[in-house]
Amino acid sequence: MSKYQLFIVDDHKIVRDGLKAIFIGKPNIQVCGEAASIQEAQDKLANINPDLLFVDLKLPDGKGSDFLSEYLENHQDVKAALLTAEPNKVDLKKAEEAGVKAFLTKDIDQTEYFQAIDKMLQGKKHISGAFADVLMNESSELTPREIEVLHGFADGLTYKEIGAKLEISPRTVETHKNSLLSKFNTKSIVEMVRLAIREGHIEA
Amino acid sequence: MSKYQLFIVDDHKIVRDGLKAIFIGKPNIQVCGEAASIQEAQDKLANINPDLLFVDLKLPDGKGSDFLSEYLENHQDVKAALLTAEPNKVDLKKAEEAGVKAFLTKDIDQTEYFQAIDKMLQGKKHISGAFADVLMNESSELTPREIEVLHGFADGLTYKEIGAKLEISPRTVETHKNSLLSKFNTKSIVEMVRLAIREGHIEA
DNA sequence: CCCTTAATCGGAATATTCCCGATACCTTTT
DNA sequence: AAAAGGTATCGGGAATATTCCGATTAAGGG
Repeated sequence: MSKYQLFIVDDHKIVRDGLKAIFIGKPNIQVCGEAASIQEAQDKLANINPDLLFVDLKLPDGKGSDFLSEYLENHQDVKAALLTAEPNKVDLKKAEEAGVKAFLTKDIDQTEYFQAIDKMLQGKKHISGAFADVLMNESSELTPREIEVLHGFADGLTYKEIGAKLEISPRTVETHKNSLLSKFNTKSIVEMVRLAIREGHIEA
Repeated sequence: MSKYQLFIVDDHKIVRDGLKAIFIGKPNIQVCGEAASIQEAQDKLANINPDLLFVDLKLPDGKGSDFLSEYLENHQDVKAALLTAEPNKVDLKKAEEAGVKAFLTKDIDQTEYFQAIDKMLQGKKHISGAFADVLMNESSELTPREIEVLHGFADGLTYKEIGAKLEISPRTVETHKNSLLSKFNTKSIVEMVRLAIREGHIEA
């Protein structure tokens, strides 16, 4: 019986080593490669075709979710799991739409990894407890325009500057801002931006 | 010859397992315990006296640097290393003042761990490349008052509200804000807060 | 067809920021 | 002891930015 091939992408060597150690005794799983960055993953995956992919969300040259969105387009049969310490709505949603099968925190123990892999191989999903809430909560989606305005504020632009950039009047910028404030349930722009960072809508 | 006792504090089980795996073959190091949180570390360290401490900066119930500041007060002979993926000036400086001996990224390999431990045991410091810059760069320290004002802005307060809270005039708040803007080299409060988050002066 | 949502805008009242500055206290240096 | 440097405090007035009123238009789904 051939083993399922697992490829690991994580920038922390300890994590990669820890994962390899976990699977070393497993009869049906074999780690076929690893990468510390998206770039390295892309290079190596040009010549390797794993059955399973474990990818960290936060990587030095980008987000694991973006990498997976792209990779899974051409490898829809690959079962992918996203590993992350701190989930955020935006990235998890994107990953879910891209077809990621599992969402795992890094503080789970061996048995949950095995369970997750079993479920993934059956085509099922596995979501670590803490992330279920995040993925279920559909609320407070932002419109495209609101996202643009949010980014403008986060970059320290004024109403006028945002208006000029988007070719709308400052007054319209304000309307979008008011929508944003109520969606985020905040009183000021600074609070809103901070919350948006915390929730992963924008980077710090 | 008795082995040096190493205690590990990290909320990610994989990391703990990875570290244990690394040291399992080492003749002079023995992992004597582990904890996933500050609370757990404090409980266990009441009965264990390690020679070496590896502590993650980001823990579920607080910062590793704060924990170490406290712990090292009563255990000055313990050699402590701070592990972290993303360094920030404030926490690293606090840790350094508290007597932390080593600052390690999580993407180093075994040899650097061994080197670091050797140096720590000799009373020397070890700083992973990426953090040297952060620790050396003495620039842009904030005064206590500026930090208070910064927090006020981050919480979305107005000049008036910050003034009321600190019992100073809004005008004085503005002066501190101007100092902050020039120290951060930013033009707006939002930008400043975002940068302050990125640099670890405040939490998102 | 109606309803919801997204996107758009004017004018007046508030709040902020940007100019000038200025005083007092503390520590360190000369 | 005087000078120098850093910190913290406060004012007024002018220029900008913001917030608060309320409304209209276009598109898509039920």
